[in-house]
Formats: sequence, C-alpha cells, structure tokens
Amino acid sequence: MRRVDLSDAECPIARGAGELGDWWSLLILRDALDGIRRFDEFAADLPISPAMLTRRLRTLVDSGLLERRRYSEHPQRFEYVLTPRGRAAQVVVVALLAWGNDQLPPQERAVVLADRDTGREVEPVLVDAVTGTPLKDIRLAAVPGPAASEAMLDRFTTLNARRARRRRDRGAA
Amino acid sequence: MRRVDLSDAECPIARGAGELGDWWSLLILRDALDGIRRFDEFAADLPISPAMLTRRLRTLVDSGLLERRRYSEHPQRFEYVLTPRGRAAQVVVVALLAWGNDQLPPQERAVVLADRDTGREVEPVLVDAVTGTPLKDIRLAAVPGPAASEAMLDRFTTLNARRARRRRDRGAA
DNA sequence: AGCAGTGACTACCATGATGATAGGCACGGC
DNA sequence: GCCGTGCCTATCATCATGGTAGTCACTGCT
Repeated sequence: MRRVDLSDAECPIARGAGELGDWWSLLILRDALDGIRRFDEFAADLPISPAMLTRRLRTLVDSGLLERRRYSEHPQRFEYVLTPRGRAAQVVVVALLAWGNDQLPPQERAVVLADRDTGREVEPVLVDAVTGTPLKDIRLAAVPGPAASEAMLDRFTTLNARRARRRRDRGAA
Repeated sequence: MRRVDLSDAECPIARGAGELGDWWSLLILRDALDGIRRFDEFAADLPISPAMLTRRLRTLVDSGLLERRRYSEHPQRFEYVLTPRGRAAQVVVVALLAWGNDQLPPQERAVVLADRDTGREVEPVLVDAVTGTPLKDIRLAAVPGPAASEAMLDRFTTLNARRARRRRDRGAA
C-alpha cells in the first residue's frame, strides 16, 4: 500500500500516521479492542473482503500491533491479539471517538464509552498530566524535543518566523 | 480515493477513520495546526506531489475540516485555514503524538508539546472528564449510546456473548 | 467411506488511487 | 517583452484495492 515510507520518520505523528493512517487498520484495531480476535469474526463485523483482511492483518502483525497466535494445533488455527503497543493505540481510537461524539448532542450518540467494572459512562478528555488542565484551554504548540535533528530544528525556525511575520502583518494592517 | 464509503457510518470511529484515515490528511492537519496555510508552504514541508496536495486539500475542504479562503484579490490567492471542526481534530493528532512518544524515553523524543504562552512542556493524557481518572486505569468498553440502531445493538449483543463464552472457556480450562 | 460444513486463507483480476513530471496561467517587477 | 512567483492542472505508469471464486485441512455426521 505504501508509496511513501513514513516508518522511520522523525516526527511521531508521521510515524503514527504511517502505521494507523488507513481506515482498515483503524477499524481492525477498534474491533480488536472490542475483543474480536479471529479472522471470521473480523470478516463478519467489517465490510471487508477476505483478501484485504489478510493483507491488513499481516501489516498490523508486521508493525507489532497484533500478534498472530495459534490457539489450536489440529487443525492449525490462529487468532490475532493485541500486543502492548497495540493496546496503547487505544488513545488514538478513543480520540477518534471523542472527536466524533463531541460534535453530537448526547442523545444522538450511537456509541459511548463505559467503565466495564462499574458500568458508568466515561467521557474522555485530553489533559496535561502535570497540571490537569484540559488541553482545549491551552494554546498548544509542538516544539522540538531533546532528540530533534538539525532538519527538525530548521523546520521549527521556519514555522516561528512565519508566525512572527504574520503577527507583524496583522499589527501593521 | 474511497472504494468503501464510511462517511455515513453509525460508529463515530468509522466516520472518523473515513475522514482522517489516510496519512496525507493527518499530516496536512498536523501542518495546519502548526500554522501552515498556503499551498506552497504545505508543499515545502511535506514530501507530497502537487497533484496529491491539491486532491487532499480539496477533500479536507469538502469534509469541512479546512476552509479555502481568498487572501489576495489581484492576483487571486487562497489559503487553507482550519474550521472549528478541523481544530477539534487536534485530539486525534495529539493522541497520535502521545502514542508515539509514550514508547520513547523522554530524551529520545524529537517533538513534544508545550504551552505557547508559558513555554512549559505539556504531557497529554486521556482522562475521564467527570472523575479525572486516567483512562489507562479503567477497563474500558464501548457500549451502545442513546442513538444506537437495532444493528448496533445486535453487534454489542454478539460481542458480549463472545466475551461471556470466552470467560466460561477459560474458567472451564 | 462419502459428504457437507467450518475456518482461514490464496489467486486472480478489473478498476481506481497514487505519485512523478511537466506544463499552464495570472500577475508583478524589471 | 520576458522572468520569476504562486498555485495549481494534465497526463500517465504503476501500485493498491475490493470482489469473486477457489483451496486446503480438517471434523463430524450418516
């Protein structure tokens, strides 16, 4: 599928987009998080052709999000279970859900999240881990981290220059 | 691009995957959130061909994430700025970043988030808006919401039956 | 022994998306 | 009148997608 390779991109968003940035992968991940494991279970839940499903499962296994595990010896049967990395990708799936639900009044939501133990509905928000402030209330900016390369630093220099120029232009106008 | 149409899917994850589920859209969105607006700015920042960029910008405008705005009359010049819905999609981009950074020790991160006003680093986590509990500490389940259709209810019935069966099997083994 | 059924695929193929290159077009400045 | 800039569009080979049909290794029923 990939014509452009993002797997070794420096930016984590680009890498993430490379791994999760196609709808079948996201949908399969959603199903896996819902407890679906077997080929025919995925096939029954998604409007996907078997050929496509085989391909997608393989790429997800290759990128370490799913593990192909034999659950029966005779005949050989396999199931696909989430790896820790795959389970961690729940943030992304939940973010997608939150984004979709945010635009709907509560009565119009077809899917919501709940605590499996207490049954109480859960409403996901992104906050800063340190202060607890919702990220919506912060003017957020991506900045270079400790491991940023020269090219990455240049990119941010350019971005900042552009921001400053636009501020000036608005001020002058 | 779409061979399967997810735009009117009931599940918000599927709808979201339909709109953001390809890597160029995610990357363009990232750039837009970084303040990039113009065709050639996008083109300079991404290894994308002009034809592809035109197509992607158009689909993002069509799905209401970007707005094509004229900023110069003579000659006509356009820029692409985020709509409110597009800005809201920041959750997804930030989740992608958080997922990628989570797997790296802090010194190896090339991009991090910061508060633009205070300059302090921000570490994004998903929590429940009501209790403030991090979602990682909750056994989460998707459940049908008020607007769930018959088909959606059936899907969850099947999922629950499967979960119960597996619990029994494990108990019996 | 024969046969339908299940689970998990693979082969094949038409069609459509992608990405590269090249070109267009409207203007402004020299 | 010509060059450069900004923003695209045209064309086209190649690759990915999605649909249909078939395979293969069993199991269990008759």
